[in-house]
Amino acid sequence: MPNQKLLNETDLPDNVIASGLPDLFTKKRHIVYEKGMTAFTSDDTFHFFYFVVRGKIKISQINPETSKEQTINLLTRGDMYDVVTLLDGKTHEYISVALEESEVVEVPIGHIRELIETNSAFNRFFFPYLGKQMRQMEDLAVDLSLYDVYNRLLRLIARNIDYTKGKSTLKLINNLSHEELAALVGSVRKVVNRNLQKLKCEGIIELSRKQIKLKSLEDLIDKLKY
Amino acid sequence: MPNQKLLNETDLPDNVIASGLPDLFTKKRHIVYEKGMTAFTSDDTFHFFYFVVRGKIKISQINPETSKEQTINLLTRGDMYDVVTLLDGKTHEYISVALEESEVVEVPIGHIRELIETNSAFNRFFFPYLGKQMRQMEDLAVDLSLYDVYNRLLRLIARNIDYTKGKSTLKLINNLSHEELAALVGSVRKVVNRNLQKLKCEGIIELSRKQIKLKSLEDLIDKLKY
DNA sequence: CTCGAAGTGCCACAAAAGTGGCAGAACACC
DNA sequence: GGTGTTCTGCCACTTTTGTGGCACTTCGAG
Repeated sequence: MPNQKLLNETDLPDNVIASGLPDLFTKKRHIVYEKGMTAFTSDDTFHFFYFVVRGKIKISQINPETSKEQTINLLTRGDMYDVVTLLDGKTHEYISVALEESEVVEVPIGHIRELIETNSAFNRFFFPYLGKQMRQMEDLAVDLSLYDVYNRLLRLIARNIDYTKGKSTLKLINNLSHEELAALVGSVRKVVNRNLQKLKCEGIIELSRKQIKLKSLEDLIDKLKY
Repeated sequence: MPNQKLLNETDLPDNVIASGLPDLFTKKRHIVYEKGMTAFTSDDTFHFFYFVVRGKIKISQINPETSKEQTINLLTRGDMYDVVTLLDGKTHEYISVALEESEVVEVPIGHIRELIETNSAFNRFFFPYLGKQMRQMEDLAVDLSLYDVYNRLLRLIARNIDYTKGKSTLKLINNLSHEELAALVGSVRKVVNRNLQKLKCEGIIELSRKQIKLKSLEDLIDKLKY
């Protein structure tokens, strides 16, 4: 059943943070970013590599003409940044904002490059993580190109169902305004709102301030295009 | 000058093929795909890794509802596939078609995984290559979200200017039909045609069957949104 | 408790993208 | 050298997305 695919987001066995990896580093530094503030910058990630321990950090790009924003990454516990600069040593332009109070561990990027060369235990979850990031970016591109906003919202929801605690909760995209949801699916607030209302009328979700509740998983699966 | 950024596509020092890398492998196999034929499949890339030696191979996904197609990768000499499966060992759904007669070297994927663990010379261009791939995918997503078809075409052209032989030639996107260009920029033939006509009227390009000639680099840079 | 900021819901309208259809040009193959 | 296929250009029309504007709600800080 091809529909299911979107729903099986098997994570890394137990992620980087849980593995106690950041403890390996001597030169590490804990940083806390307040809600709404800029987190690390392009300049920071040129010199340092970050492990997200807690919170939610939005990585995005903006079209200065229209000031439309596209979220390219929503970092949370277990995520690392920035793998692109880590890999090719070039700067990477983006904007980062902490959507809630967030905590990261900062490590000189050279240490990580060394680790990749020498520590195969690190690589055993680093490479799959890279793969996951590439898939995520590819999915974003494909979604933007092949699906309309309605379907992109369906897919966003499907990818973020949290099965652990009762099926109606959504991880990660909880507590986001429609503005933020719009940035995630590459549209604008009003259009997102319009389509959320549609989903609500169809009985698939329930809406309240900064909250989406899944009402009918079956209906959602049903609507998902393969 | 931020405009310039799109234009500087510095390649790997001298790419994988030129480095004679494929010669390293004992279990290698040369394969030639005819124009228009399906190249390797998702199943192939689950077991094997491919180095493109010659030709042009389109990797794409299709929305079965609308049968709209999005090219996610256009492989040519020096490219490798599929890095995603290589990294995380999971299957990767896509469609591949040889846009012209193409030649690849096939190697068991395990050999490459070994190489990454042991051969740091390989890694010295493999990692930057990964970075480049991630950037490319991110650029695709951002383009799709933040720019209209007209600007996506401008950017596509800008990214494919071949400076080596006279400034009017375009590498890679040469010899593609408007249908293929549409798949690259995430639109449809008629819309692409409409916008190419506009670019032509503005004196930026010249059009002939399966050929785009850059007429005025200055005007192109001028029109590029930053 | 009050007031301002942030978030939501709706409406009418504008712009961009996509569809269907068709005719003529260029090419490739017999 | 003719013929079928592929590619291109253009038109009118539909659908989807984006814009501007506004009222109402919720939340949180003082």
